[in-house]
Amino acid sequence: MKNKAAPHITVAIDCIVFGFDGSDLKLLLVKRGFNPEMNKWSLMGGFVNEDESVDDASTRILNKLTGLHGVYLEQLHTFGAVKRDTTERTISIAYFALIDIAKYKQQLSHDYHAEWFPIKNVPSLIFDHDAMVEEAKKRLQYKAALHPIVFELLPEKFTLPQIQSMYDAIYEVNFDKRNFSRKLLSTGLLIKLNEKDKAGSKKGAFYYMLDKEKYNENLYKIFSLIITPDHLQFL
Amino acid sequence: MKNKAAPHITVAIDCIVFGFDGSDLKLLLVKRGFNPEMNKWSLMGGFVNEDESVDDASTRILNKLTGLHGVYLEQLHTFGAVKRDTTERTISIAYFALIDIAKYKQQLSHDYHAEWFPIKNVPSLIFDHDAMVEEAKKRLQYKAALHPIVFELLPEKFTLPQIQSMYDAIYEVNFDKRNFSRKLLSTGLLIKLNEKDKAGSKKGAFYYMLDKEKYNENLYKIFSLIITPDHLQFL
DNA sequence: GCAAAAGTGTTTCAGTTACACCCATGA
DNA sequence: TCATGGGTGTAACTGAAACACTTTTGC
Repeated sequence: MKNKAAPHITVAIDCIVFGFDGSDLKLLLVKRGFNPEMNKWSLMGGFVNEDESVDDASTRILNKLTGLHGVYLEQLHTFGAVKRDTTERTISIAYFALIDIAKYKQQLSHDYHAEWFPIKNVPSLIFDHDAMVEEAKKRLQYKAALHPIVFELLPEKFTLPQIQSMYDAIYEVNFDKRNFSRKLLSTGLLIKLNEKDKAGSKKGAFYYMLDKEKYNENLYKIFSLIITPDHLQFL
Repeated sequence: MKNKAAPHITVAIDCIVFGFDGSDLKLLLVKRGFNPEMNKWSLMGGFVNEDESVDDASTRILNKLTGLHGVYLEQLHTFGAVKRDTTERTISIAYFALIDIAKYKQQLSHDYHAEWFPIKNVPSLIFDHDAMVEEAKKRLQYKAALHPIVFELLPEKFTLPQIQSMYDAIYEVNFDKRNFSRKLLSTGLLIKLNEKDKAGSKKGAFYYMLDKEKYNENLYKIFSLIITPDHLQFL
């Protein structure tokens, strides 16, 4: 029962940072600069201080890596196997973040040897970080099926082909572009701009932007946009 | 960065235990037997030991309260505000459990002054336990919409009216019984028995049981049984 | 003029909802 | 015999899926 002996344990944060660059979904990793497991790839992590909440700790640690403020960050799961960290008993609270890679690029933090890896081609990571990434991918699928959080991954202006390739990457499928665009536009969340992105094709694709007001109205609502049961298997 | 100073923090577990008794959804609470907040209602909690995983700790703590083994238990969220515990900086990993009240009754643990409260009528709890319960209710709605975990709440034999009142309680609505039973039976997960429960009515309601094989086959599958978007709002 | 990607409509089908009456029984 | 809860069927509608051709333009 409580207030008997209360063991004290090291509590860490690890951040799974997803990014989208307009065509690929990527994961941000850092090269570990100290032992053990020096020079292996890992998630960005740090310890929870005694005078900060765990949410504050995750924000602080993510900011240290990316320099960004206001990033979408959500607690994922707490990993607490006894020997998950080989040096000392540590439990880790994993958070996942969604960011627009372009926004971040200017301030890429060389201090941490941070690098983006395509989600389909992530190296193996230290400790139980692989499991954290797997869990985060599932959560992203889960969450994005019901909530419009994916806009966190996009720049202010984006094209329909871009947003579709993002969904395709998240769910590892290819949606039918006719059904996809109809369904997406029917949410009324998008505003079509009079401007085209000519980078991806000769014809060019119209830019859209999020209708922020409607977005905020609908944030609490279900966004049953995409998913057929198959894509949610194993969640 | 890691392996600088690593503060050590007290790590607790709190269990949100949902139970169903055939007509009502309930929450199991204990009366706190020590200060501070002595005699107030709280979730069942305890500390994580240095030599056990957090999952093991949650199982141990739940077992201490209920005497039960093999209870459905799932990690919910880690609560880590600095002053959430008034005595000492403590982070708490909340777990939620689903149990069949009848199964548990025999071994009700008087040691902890444990008591079932109807979910609609839960007293206010210590620390941030109210928030934990709210979070758990949402998670249960979320999860039960897509996974057949609710059978964890039911005895081996149950009637359609019973299972429906469970869903009604979870989602705080009243489903149409014709649509409900059709949809439920169409999953093929239920076996109708040649036996009636005469407790609830004069006519009596047929017992059903879970087809365990199909259940296990389908555990990984989506169980898109019930939910219309409205019920998932705010998740 | 052709290659490459963008954009658009219709039909079919399945699943969901709404809805009302009869049945069995104990008191 | 009547009050109570259990059990069942149909019609209308809505949303999802499948599917192929035309448009634009840089080369």
